[in-house]
Amino acid sequence: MSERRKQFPFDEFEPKWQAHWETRKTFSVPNPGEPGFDATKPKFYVLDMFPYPSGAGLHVGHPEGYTATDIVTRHRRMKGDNVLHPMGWDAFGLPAEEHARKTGEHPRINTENNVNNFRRQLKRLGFAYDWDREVNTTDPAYVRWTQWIFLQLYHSYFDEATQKARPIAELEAQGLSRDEIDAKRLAYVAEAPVNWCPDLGTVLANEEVEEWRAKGHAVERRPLKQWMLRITAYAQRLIDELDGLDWPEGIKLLQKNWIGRSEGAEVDFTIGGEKVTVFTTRPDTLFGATYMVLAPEHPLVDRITTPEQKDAVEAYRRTCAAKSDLERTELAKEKTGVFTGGTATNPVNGEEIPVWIADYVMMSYGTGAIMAVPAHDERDYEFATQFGIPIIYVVGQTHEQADIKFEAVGSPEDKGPWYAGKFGSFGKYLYYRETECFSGDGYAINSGFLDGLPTPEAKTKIIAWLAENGLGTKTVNYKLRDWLFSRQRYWGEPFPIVWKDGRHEAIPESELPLLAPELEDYKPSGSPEPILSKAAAWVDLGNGVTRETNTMPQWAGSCWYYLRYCDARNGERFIGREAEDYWLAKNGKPGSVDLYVGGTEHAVLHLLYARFWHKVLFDLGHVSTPEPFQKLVNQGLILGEDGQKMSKSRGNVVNPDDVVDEYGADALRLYEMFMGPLEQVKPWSMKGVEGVFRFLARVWRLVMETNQEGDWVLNAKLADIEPDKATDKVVHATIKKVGEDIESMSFNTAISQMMVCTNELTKLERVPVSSIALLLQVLNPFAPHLTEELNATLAAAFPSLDAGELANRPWPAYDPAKLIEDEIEIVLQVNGKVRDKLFVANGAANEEVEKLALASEKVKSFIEGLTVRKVIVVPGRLVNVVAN
RNA sequence: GCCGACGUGGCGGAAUGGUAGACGCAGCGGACUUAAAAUCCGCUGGGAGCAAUCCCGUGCGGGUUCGAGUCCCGCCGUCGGUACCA
Repeated sequence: MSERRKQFPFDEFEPKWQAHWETRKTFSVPNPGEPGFDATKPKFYVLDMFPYPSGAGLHVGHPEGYTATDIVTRHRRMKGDNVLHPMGWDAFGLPAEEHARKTGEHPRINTENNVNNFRRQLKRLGFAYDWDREVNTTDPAYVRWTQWIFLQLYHSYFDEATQKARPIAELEAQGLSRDEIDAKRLAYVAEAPVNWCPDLGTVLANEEVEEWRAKGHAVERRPLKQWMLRITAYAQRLIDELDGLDWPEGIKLLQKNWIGRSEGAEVDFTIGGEKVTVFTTRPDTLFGATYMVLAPEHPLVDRITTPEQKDAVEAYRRTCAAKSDLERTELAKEKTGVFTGGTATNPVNGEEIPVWIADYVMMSYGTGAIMAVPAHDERDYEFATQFGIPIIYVVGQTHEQADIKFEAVGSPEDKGPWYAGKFGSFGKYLYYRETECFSGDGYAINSGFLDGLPTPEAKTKIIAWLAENGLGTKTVNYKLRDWLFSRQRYWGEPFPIVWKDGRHEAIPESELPLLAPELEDYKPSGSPEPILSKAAAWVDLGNGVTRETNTMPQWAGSCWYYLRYCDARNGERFIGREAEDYWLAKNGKPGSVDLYVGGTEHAVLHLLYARFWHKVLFDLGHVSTPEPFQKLVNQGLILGEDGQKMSKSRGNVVNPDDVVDEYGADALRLYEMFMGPLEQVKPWSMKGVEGVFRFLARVWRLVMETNQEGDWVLNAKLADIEPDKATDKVVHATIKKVGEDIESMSFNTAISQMMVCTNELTKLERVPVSSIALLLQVLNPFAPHLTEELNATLAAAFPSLDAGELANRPWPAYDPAKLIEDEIEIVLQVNGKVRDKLFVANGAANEEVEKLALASEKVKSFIEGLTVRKVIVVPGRLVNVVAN
């Protein structure tokens, strides 16, 4: 930038203060038991979602949340809290490995470079992190504890009775067999259909498939042996325990929907003597089941398929097997399916209904089999109409419909809305012409002993009946699946597991961390064999013992990093007892971290996984709260100047380094906060950056001016005088508003108030230095460099001022007496429209104000000829004269 | 389709049910300057009027209220998430 535009020397004082904070360790906070720790101070834990250090470096989205938490951190410190505010790196991940594959360079090198770049960029922004607590998920000292936590999961099971994780040792004591125990572990091995990507040489999570496909990699479906984590055991607690958290309602809902609890019943049908259980949320519609559908992968399909249908069924199953879950749903414009030739017996009426297979039924949900009720389920309706399967109405929409008597309706040829028809070998049913498909609650019809009952009661009654007859039970189902926890990558935590005689076994804790071996090359083999299996010497331990060659997903490290920050250098435990007790448990709330800020993209998975791990650690007594994050705030996306999402291809990416070069870190910080509400999506504007830059320049010029030689010298207008009443008022109003706005995280309005204050001070002929010092104090959390610099200059020139750093001073108290106005402007309305304004003494009696209002010429002219019905006086605000 | 968020000047955005548009950007006018930049001061929702002033105005249509951007009901639109979950 040109010298001319540099209105204050931020390029000189910003690095100076950053170095000052770093050498003095201004923002390092001691742990209990360490020198300087003050146990009388309340703790406050402010956490940012740590970044994945990509090669592209920081983008302007990062400093948005980071600045918000930085302001909160600095404010809480001034308010007297011990504030824990750390930063670290989520450094495992596929891009580093892809880089290694292309260059042959170890991913560690690439990762280290990226981390150094990220750290440099963050330090340039003057954030008040305690860098002594920095963590890196790829650090062996960190990997050690990630693996240790995995072993806690491996060595635990979920006890249904207490709804808590318990040590496996208890099952061993009960004499359970090895197979029984392995079937109960929270970390277990299962054969699961996965998304295999040959190019990358790894399986992908469902949510990753789209991303890599778009980049031109093929992804196919394969059954593979995988490590799974039993998160489903915690489904109910993951729903229930959201209640005590200060999270946006939308995010809570998102999690609840993801877990997807649904109440219903499992009902046993029979197919040729063979029992087939279906799950339904509408057991009350059992009389309306006109066919059954099995998932194509259902184990019973082979046995029930008749010879005539065998070819068709086989062909259909083959096409389904090739498709991923995604494709199955994408291509689902039209329903497909094949009749098996078999029939099932409906337990409630003995009716024989055809059994189909169709890919709209998933093996992985419920029992993989459904009873189809086309009259009351959209999907079944679509399928039934397509394949000409009968539709029976068993739920009337109104009570009147439920009362319609069979004898009163005509035959299908009649014109009325209802008619009677026959279905199957059984009796006659009422048909309703005007309803295509009704999936709401209503009243049971055509349903024998349920007839006339409202849906909820019909459900209760049929479930009781099924239970009595041993034909079914009430059940709860969750959409949530167990967490597929293994990847075939190199750049992730190896599992601390060995295999012997086909069985897995944990390695001793003393052998942790188990690090991945160096490899000759990082090219995937093309087979689903994990990359680590190339390291034959590492894998083969002799005596038929081999290492597990899968690695953990990137989520693993981010599941517990907030715990490690509390005691980042502890070599004995993942977190020391004392540190845990102080930083995580001392707020009297279920959640540990007091404020967690990050993007919505992690609203479901990261937050759900971390909550799950935390609960396991809680159950096992390793942490003392049931939830990791008490308050959650999602910052909104920052769009490019064109209002589009920032992307390289659009060329609308803003690089924070460039902004800092041109306007300084304080201006970048301030602009990010001034753009609008934190949670909102908002477009970037360089003009807007210039606007806040000009504001900072105005603050600078309150204190400094240039002399003849062009050097910065103290502003001659400065004076060690008592501020006048108006100045005092605006300064104290600013202290009040900025404090309140930081607490409600309304940073944009806090900045606007400081602008107002600055504009007022600028207008003064002689500016009281005490007022400026107060302004600098409240502006400090937002623009820490500029304010410290000016404060130091000011204090050097005026001995009456406190010479200490702003960062270490208490937040100033405002004086309410200074905010009180002598006179208040009152708005006079007639019938709700503003007609006049007048000044009255503060605290004037309502009667007095009313009298003045009615005496107003303007008011009089508007009520002329009308009768005054009512006069409303809002003290200190307005008078509304109602007249007609 | 379902779920969620949002809809206010030319733009970003302010407004415990009580003066709509704070603050900033852009624009216009003025001061300073040989000139420009920077800076400082003023104006700036639309319409009518010489003016005082008046009328209209927070996506659309209703409602509650003395009073609605704000609360309620019904629509429309934009963005985000999700999708055969029985």
